Amino acid sequence: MQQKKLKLADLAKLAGVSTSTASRALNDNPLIKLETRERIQQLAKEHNFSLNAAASRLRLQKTKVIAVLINLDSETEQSIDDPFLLKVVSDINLAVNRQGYELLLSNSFMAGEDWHGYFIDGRRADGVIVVGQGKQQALIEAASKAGMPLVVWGDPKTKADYVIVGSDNFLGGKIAAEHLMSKGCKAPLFLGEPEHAELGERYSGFCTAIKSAGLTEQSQLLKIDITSQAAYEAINHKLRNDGLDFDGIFACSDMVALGAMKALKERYVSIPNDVHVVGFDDIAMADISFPSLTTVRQDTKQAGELLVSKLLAQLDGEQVASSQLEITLIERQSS
Amino acid sequence: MQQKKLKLADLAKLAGVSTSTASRALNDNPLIKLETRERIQQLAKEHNFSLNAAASRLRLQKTKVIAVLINLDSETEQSIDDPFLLKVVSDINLAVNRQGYELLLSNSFMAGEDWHGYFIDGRRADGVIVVGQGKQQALIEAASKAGMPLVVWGDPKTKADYVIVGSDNFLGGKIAAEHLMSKGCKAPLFLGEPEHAELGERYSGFCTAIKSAGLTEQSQLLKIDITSQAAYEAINHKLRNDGLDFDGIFACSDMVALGAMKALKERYVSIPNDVHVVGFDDIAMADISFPSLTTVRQDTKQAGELLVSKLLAQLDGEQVASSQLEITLIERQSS
DNA sequence: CACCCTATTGCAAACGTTTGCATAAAGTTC
DNA sequence: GAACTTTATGCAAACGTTTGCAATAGGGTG
Repeated sequence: MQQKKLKLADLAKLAGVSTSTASRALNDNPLIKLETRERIQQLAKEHNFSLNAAASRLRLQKTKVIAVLINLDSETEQSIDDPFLLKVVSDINLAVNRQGYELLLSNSFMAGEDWHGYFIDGRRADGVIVVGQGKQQALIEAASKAGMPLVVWGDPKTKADYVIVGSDNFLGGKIAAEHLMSKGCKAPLFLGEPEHAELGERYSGFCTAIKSAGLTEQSQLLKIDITSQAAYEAINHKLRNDGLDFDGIFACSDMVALGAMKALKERYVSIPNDVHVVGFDDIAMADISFPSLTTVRQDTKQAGELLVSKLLAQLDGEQVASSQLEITLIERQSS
Repeated sequence: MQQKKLKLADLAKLAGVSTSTASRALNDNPLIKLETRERIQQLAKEHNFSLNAAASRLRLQKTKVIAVLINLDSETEQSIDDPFLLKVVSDINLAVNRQGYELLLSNSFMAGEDWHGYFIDGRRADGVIVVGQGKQQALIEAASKAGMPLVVWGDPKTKADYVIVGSDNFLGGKIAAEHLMSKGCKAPLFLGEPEHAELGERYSGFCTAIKSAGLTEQSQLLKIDITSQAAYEAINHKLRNDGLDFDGIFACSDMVALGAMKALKERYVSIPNDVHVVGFDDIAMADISFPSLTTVRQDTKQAGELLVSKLLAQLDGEQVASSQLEITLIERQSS
């Protein structure tokens, strides 16, 4: 066990060639005779040879690493627990790997304030994908200004000079509201936090649809933290105080919707008979809850691909623009 | 924007000292006069200086990176979607950062077959945390034999010559079964896949408790894939074929439990009156489902800390042993 | 045969740190 | 004041790649 690490020079010696030839051979450089190339590659495989990435990165001035920066809103150091965000990260991971890059999982705690310095100057990554615009928008701005290759998962309608990829939140909100009304809702409720960029768009799509149906008076906004716990408490509280003065809920996320549904069920409010519920995201639980949750699906797989390809395009010096993903309404039992 | 990257030598020149002094100053080496040290650190901050990690790693022969290798069972290239696993990863992330290390998120797809070569020889990480024993146990074994610093999240009762951290699955299963019986269950059902190391332990704890209560005859095992979907279908199928011939379910995970509960609810089987349900993990949804789910809680926070500290201890050359986390029964409405 | 062109390989410098050793200055002791 | 210790700094080598350029050999051409 633990035989001393083979370096390129050793491999070269074994093959009876110079280090440079070995290097080129491993990189499949056509300068080297095909036969020699194959011989060396074979030898490398036999000896389980692997290049020293640190040396390689130093020499090449690039890392073949993409950092994913989870930009949490909470000031408290805390683990992410929204399954949707995690799904996004997981799909980014796949896309990154497919492109032959590695994924450095990071967060504002590690990166500090000077993201460009930390990731790019520090040669930790070639580019960064920020998940969640959060409230640290200033740091994103700064990093972008400093020239850091960057793509943000967030609301693509936000006016910014960096590239954003995200769902068509406005349309999502509109479709959700229209769906609720098509099911007969006369008094729909929006559950969420419109201050937040993405959710604001959802709310404004919701309002637009409500308005053109002439239901503005009867509709309501219930501002809450975007957790299922907060949703549960808010709906509970509302039922106790105001009674059942709504007949539909558009929740800004599935987790929020599920929290709300729990409160309804506990009070024997029938879903969907008394209240229709629509969520957003389409996490796995949406399908498994009872009743299953109608929701606006965000295509995280496509999101991952797009985020990564746009970042790589930037690395190639191309000019890239923000873009918007299409969303789909998934009808289930809750509406 | 984009002023050329400052290197250590430049910083040194600015400070009017040699590169070596600058290097030592940044590393807070007491060899350098305190005053000089502070002056240089100050200067570094002003200029947003950051060391080139690639160069540093090359020179130091260590990376200050820990790789987390998600070892999926599925052969299909696929994103992780069990919220519990993601929670584990997220808590590892925190623990890793707290120790001043960075986290490389990887998987068997990237790492190939020779993990030692890829991570250690390739100087991508100083050590690896494998999440999920999966079926690639041979690769873990090989990497460990090759001397790769390694800790595995899995079943600590598994006989292996590498370090494993995990919950006391046997006890968890036992407690779950005892709880079901204390609630009056006479015919409990285990829902899961006993072939899998961790789940096998849970099953065997379950059986032990059942046996000492003399209910072996009446209890059942329903083998399924460990997804909520499979659980839903299995319970549905069983109800259709056998009717309600059980009065308690111990599901091997919360997601499985939730799938099962959906099937029960759809058929108007009352929880907990007709069937008591206990899950495992304590994911966020356990609390939000209706009825909320009684479950055996795994302490992922502690898991993260322990995994990381054991790995770091290995890096320091210490001898470390596997260890078992305590679990807690969280009683909720489903039982 | 002298010349040039092409195909293949090797030499050596460079990437930016860190650190053992040498050095220099200042302080201590007898 | 000589000899020695202590304190603070600098020199230069080393980590393991990659690559521009030089070099060599072989083959073709006039």
